[in-house]
Amino acid sequence: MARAKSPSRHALVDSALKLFWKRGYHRVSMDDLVRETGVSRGSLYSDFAGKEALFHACLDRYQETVVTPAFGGVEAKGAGLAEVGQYLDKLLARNAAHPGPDVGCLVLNTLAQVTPEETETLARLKAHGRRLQKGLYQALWQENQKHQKLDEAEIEALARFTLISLQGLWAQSRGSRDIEALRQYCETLLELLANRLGTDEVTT
Amino acid sequence: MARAKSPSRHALVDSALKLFWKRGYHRVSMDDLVRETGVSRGSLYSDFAGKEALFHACLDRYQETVVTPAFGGVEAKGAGLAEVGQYLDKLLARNAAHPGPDVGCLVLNTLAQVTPEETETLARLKAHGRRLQKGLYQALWQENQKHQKLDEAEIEALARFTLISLQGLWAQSRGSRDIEALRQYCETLLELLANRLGTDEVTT
DNA sequence: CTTGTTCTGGAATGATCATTCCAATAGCCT
DNA sequence: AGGCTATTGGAATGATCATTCCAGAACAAG
Repeated sequence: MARAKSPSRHALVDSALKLFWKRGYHRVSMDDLVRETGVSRGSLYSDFAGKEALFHACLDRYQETVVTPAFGGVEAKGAGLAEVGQYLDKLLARNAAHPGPDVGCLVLNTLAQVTPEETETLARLKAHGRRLQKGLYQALWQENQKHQKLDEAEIEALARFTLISLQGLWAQSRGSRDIEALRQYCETLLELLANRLGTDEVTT
Repeated sequence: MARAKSPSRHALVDSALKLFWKRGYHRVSMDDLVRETGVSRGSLYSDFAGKEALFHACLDRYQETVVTPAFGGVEAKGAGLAEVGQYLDKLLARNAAHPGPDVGCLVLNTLAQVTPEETETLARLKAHGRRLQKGLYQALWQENQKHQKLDEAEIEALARFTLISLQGLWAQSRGSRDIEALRQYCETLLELLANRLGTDEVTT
């Protein structure tokens, strides 16, 4: 054994994640990472194969520390439209929490700057999409049990619509300070979903 | 007068636009631009203050050559939901036209990598958002005349929802080859809008 | 304290980048 | 043809970047 690692591996990745999230992969230099994480260059390169590998670790950690806390409720057994509403509330709360433009969603930001060659990165982005799609499908399916207005194909389409539409929310939250517009969007989305499923009112 | 400019200024900007669109601002070098546009470095710097100025010219040209042809119908006087449907069809057609993942929307891609300091760039992105919002509002307002189910505030909210939701379509079209999913999304969106406005069927 | 291991800080490397500069060149007008 | 101007190709500059390397500091165990 040797000296205790100053920041734990998780703390290291968390710091890097914060940087990548705010500025994007290409605008974060290794010097920035050394400064921000408090870990020396040598250690960074002994812990990770390079900048890209570290970024992949950040993408993975993003799933654990950001997506799961916000979206886990929707994925839970028995979740319905109410849980989707809670998810939206969490997004709005996070947006209102800090001043200045929001950082949006790390996955979506990355999607806009990735090239088809970066297969490792792309695989993670696609997995994220599948995760959200699946969670939304289950929640909508559950909600549909109440009135049975839609068949499974229609639920699938509605889940896909919701997923794509939500990505717009992430994009919009970046660079816009207009919380009220975002809230309006969330309300409209929920109403539309409820309308489709026959649920008259969504209680969060 | 001197030698005719090899490619006209428009052709120059169009070439640069194509590059920026596909790869993003930070992944296009001046060497790439020299190679692709066929204009020498010296001329590039005498025509534009620098890389960023050239990019701004591309953003402006994008409005003329991409947004207007696709979205102009929605902005036209008397346009309603049918024109919104035509706009969506154009997007889908463009997506299906070329193989490989789509390039998405230049404005949205840029939004994901811009920093708050780049005010000139941000101003153009915001203007784009306002343009779409306004066009959508007018079309929805017009459509609403038929049944008068919504008041102006509700139309405003619905236009905003549509705008944000559409941004998700752009994001999704990048990196996904699943045309069918995109078409499903467009259909669902149109149905939802029609439902809200009381129009039973949208004829494109 | 000594030894062995891990971590550090910074220098060195080689690549790429935006931008500037300029001598050579290519077309235009008289 | 000769002169004028716009354009060219490429070299030079200075900055930044990812990555490698290493001599020594910090620490744990004996």
